[in-house]
Amino acid sequence: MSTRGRYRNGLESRRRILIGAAQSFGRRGFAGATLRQIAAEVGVAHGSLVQHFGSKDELLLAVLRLWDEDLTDSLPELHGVAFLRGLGDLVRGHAERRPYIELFLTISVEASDPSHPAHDYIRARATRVRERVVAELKVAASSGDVLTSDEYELECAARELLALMNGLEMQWLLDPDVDLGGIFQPYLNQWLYRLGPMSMSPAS
Amino acid sequence: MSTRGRYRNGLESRRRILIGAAQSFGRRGFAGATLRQIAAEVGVAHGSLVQHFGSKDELLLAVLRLWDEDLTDSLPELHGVAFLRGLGDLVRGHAERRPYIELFLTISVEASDPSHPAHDYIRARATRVRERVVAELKVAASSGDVLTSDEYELECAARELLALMNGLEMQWLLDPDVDLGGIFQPYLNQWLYRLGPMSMSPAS
DNA sequence: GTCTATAAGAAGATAGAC
DNA sequence: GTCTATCTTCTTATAGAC
Repeated sequence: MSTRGRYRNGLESRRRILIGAAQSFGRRGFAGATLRQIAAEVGVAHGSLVQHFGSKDELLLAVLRLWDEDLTDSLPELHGVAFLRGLGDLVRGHAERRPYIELFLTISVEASDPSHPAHDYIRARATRVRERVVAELKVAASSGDVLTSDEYELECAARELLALMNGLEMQWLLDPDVDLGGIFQPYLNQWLYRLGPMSMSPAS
Repeated sequence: MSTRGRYRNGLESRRRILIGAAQSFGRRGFAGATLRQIAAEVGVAHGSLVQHFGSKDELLLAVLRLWDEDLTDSLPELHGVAFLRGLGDLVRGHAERRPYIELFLTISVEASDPSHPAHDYIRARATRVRERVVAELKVAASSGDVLTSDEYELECAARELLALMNGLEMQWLLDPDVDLGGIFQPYLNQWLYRLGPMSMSPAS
């Protein structure tokens, strides 16, 4: 009983720290955010952050792992061309999840530096995300919705789609008035049309 | 004579500081870079940086203004569809200018935060770049190479193109093996084809 | 598990010698 | 114009009370 109560408080604290840290890292970047300022926003002592996570580096990685899971869970449970079409909804959904986009774009760009604490994690994540898209393209190819099965062509198609998505999100971070879904959807239609059999009419 | 000599030394110092600072800000971000470390790399005392530029904030802005000019000068002196086609060469050229791309992508993403010292500058820059593309699209429209003249449609087209460019550059920062030009060129062809009269054959 | 207090170092910026 | 030395503040991380 008392053990469970204490444990639950610790978990609850941990969860609140992770949320506050994610927002701080997203807004100010890893170097720009400080443990004291995160602790102040969350409402705990700064010592507690180190107590829970060991170091600032480890806190960042814990934050990335948690939010990465959240985003992965929000992916549509679809496959092949249905999954790819679902990306339109996904990007529209991103407009309601600014802190997530802020975190992953900010950290992804700064983690290009090999000495960044999240460098390895972010590189692996980029590969994982791209391979998921390639995998769905292959499913779509096997059902005839995508014409080519050439590995390199599919990888380039995935890179192009993800580049557009991230580039648009960059513009939207700088100016929240940008219509994320309104620009992405027509591109997505065109992208699917180009990959698919010509008989498929492009959605308006 | 002696006046000119002293002045030239000052300018030379200033120039070397700007180069070192640009690389540091690009690699480690604004908060991650330190005046001491920049000074050490350039080979001057850290006091000299403040002497020249007044503050770290001002140093960043001086760096952005200088490199922005360099990039603007490297734009093709072409207009309309010729300018737009020239963007393929421009992006291929970016592969040889990693520090420039590193600087502007890193700072652009962190400057989404309104409290970032380069927030206003980066927002204005993004608008300026986009408006240049829209202007060339209008020229292309007036010569019949682009079908629509609708302001909003052209702005969306420009946003899409720039998003893809920046998103690809992001991937390339994380993995320099990415073939920047090889992925951008086919997209550019498709983009021009889609905007232009259907009679125009898409370049391979 | 959370707090306060503190250690040890690094940051940006200033002052004054040369 | 450039340097060294210093001021003040803030950083991450640790230690120990409760």
